[in-house]
Amino acid sequence: MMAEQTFTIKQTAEQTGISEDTIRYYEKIALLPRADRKDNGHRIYRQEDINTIWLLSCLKKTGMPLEEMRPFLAIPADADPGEYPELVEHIRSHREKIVSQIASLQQVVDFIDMKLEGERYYHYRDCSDESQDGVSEDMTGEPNPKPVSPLEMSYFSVSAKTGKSPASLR
Amino acid sequence: MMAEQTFTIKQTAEQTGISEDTIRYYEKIALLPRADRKDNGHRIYRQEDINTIWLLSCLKKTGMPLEEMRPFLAIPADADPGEYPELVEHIRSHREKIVSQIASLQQVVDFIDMKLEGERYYHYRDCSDESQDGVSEDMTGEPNPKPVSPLEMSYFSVSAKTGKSPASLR
DNA sequence: CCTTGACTTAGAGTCGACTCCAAGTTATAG
DNA sequence: CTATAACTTGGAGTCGACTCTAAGTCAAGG
Repeated sequence: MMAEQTFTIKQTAEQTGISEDTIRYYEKIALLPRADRKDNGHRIYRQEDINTIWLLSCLKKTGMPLEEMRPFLAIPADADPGEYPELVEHIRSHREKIVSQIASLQQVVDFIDMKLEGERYYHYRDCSDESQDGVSEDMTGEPNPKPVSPLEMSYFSVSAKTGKSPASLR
Repeated sequence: MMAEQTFTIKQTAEQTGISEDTIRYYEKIALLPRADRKDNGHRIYRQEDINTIWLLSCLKKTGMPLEEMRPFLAIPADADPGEYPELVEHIRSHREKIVSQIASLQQVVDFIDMKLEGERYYHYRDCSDESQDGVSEDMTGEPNPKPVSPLEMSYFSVSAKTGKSPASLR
């Protein structure tokens, strides 16, 4: 059988869309494990490593801070998740966060559609995320659970085209 | 008739989850228009302003840079979109971006599920963004043609052995 | 009158996430 | 033998997005 294919940092950067500098930076802050080196000290990456960096790239696009990505990488490559109950719990809560982020995004999409299609929707509230270590949360206690009335955006009022996507989740 | 209700910056911060400092900052960088003031110079916000800030909050949660939010706020309160074709195009491309971001996130969710369920998958590729001209044009009339998988994944907490979501969109 | 609290401003400081730089090593091509 | 290219390192610099500070105004309460 043939030896596993490896890649240089440049190739890895090209494949993942993460710059070489950034890959090194991630290694420096130990977000990525120290890559293996060739005899001359150059880093080498395998498909597995590239997949990992790809995952980072995905998470990055969602605006997740680097520190929050760590738990994802801590999942051993092929271990029984049952052996790491805390980790699993952590990841699971992140999953919830992401699911609600998807809902947020979907609302923005709905908002755009509404604006552009000019249909009358109400109630596109709640991008809530609401989590402890959240994105720069702030001040006293909690955000709002208030039902801020329907956005009466008549903004773009073009005649509706009828027949629209489900649009609403929940 | 009663005068329209107004809010202080503090109330606005509470309702939107954006801190007072940040709201002032957004005004400073002209992401938000200069708020009206009372006689004593204090800012006042109306429901409409709160909705706007709330939209910013949504976008922020998705990791969108402030500069990219400007076009969203540039949509005049009640104008015919046809009058602003460039703006509409801009927003539309943002919509595409967000849709693909949803796909990214869905993949991460799938990834998590896969890991935690301990199933053996490989190939969880493609969180691609940057799909500018490629796919975006079919959107012009159909808001939600892509099967951005329904948020019905309740894997956790519920049994959900049966229907693994498409996992691969596009 | 004095204090408290909610606000105002300009501007300084912080922090996360890069991004760039300089100096050095090794491999290949002319 | 030298030049180019692809890497290495540590560290400095940048930039976006806040976040905080200081100094001041104003209104109400004791």
